[in-house]
Amino acid sequence: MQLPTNVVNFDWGVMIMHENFVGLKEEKRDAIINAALQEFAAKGYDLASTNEIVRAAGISKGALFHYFSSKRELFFFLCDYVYEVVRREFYEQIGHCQGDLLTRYGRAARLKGNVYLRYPPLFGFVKRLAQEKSAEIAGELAKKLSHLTEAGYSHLLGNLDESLFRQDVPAGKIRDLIVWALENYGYRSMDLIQNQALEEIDMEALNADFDDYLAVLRKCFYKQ
Amino acid sequence: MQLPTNVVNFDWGVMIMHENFVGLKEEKRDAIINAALQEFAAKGYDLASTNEIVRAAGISKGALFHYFSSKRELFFFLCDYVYEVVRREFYEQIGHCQGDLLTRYGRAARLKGNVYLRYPPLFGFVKRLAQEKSAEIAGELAKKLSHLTEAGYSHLLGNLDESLFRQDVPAGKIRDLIVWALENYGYRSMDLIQNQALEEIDMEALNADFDDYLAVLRKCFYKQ
DNA sequence: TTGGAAATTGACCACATTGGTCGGTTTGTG
DNA sequence: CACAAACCGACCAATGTGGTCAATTTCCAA
Repeated sequence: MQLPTNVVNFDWGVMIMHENFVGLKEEKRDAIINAALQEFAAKGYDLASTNEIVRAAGISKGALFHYFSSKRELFFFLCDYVYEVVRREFYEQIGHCQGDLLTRYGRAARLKGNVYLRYPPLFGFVKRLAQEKSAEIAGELAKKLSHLTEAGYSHLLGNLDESLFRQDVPAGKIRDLIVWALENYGYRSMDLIQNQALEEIDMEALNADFDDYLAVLRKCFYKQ
Repeated sequence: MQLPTNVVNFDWGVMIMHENFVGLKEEKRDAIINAALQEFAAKGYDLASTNEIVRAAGISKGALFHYFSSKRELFFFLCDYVYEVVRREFYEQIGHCQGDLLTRYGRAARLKGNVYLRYPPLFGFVKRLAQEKSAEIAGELAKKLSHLTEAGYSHLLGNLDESLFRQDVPAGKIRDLIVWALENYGYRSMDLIQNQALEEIDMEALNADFDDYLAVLRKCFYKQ
């Protein structure tokens, strides 16, 4: 499987500071971003180690603190970066769908696959953000987090056409059950592929399998 | 909400060693067990701190290492203990149900509530076990873990009566979707109540809400 | 009341890791 | 060649680690 070439051609204008970092070659930047995402996702803010990040990224300690003035600044840079990636490559395009829940999920899965190929630890990082309890960053994180979750809910669940749902059970409960099942499906897919090399991931097969489940959900939860 | 009095009247005969620990008063034992479960669940084996465990349990460092000879031994004791609790108070009684999937889940939810009241961090600990990656304990953990998951699958999903499922979609996919949705429901419920004091948890309301979702699943996934 | 054993304490150990610094070296470029 | 920016990694004080142990408290039988 080849890397998507059109994903995340990033507009650095929105990101203030980090001048030293933005000039880096894309390859090196991504290595650092992924190493940091991975470490924060695995251990949370407090226990994440900058030593481990530089080791995994293949750079020196001095370089990291040349790009970012502190662990804290690196962390919040990642939050902003992730938000931009998700917003531009994900939510924005789902929003244009404006369809029913399952149609949106089908489209979302494709986009998610593309983002995953470039930033494998990104969704794990986002998942962990929601559970982050570090007191050191609690205040500022709460603001960033509300951004992310608001965007997520409004684009995935906002302005939803629920008229296609079967009418003999509450639409809200159908929506909940679908979201819960598919969220879990997503986590399990990530677990399955996280030990594979990117090239040997058969994204088409994954998407086809996902579509099968979508079809079942459509048959059972939608009007016939 | 009062604590259940009949839950986990533990048969210590199956647990070898830890002589100093089994003689403790139940209250103190539970405090240590819960503090340790909580810490391992939150940070995983490697990063879990014995200092934090003794602090949360309200005992001295020396006491902990008087009961358990090492962090490792404490961890594996917890694995065995949790396995016994889950097996006796949970799987064994679900097994007696021998019904369809949703009926089993309904019964399981009640039992789960009882165990949660006595050992709030227990399910979080089990969830974390499945993701534990510490090399220090990998070998022995793998064995214990297969015990747990085998028991879980055989009692929750083994010998399942799938004849009640609707026949126009594959039974396996229905089973998957139900399990995924309800597993996610369980995690969300735990998140919701983890900040509440035990006394102010309205277990009946939680169960009633859960039953509502079970009813929706039955209507949509079962024969009518 | 007393004596000895068991339970419990917390200061302490050697060692590892932490986020971050800084003097020096390499690299890219005009 | 020169100069600046990029980069390195040994180093720092501070904190935390799993685990120990001499001293103290608690307990109960005699």
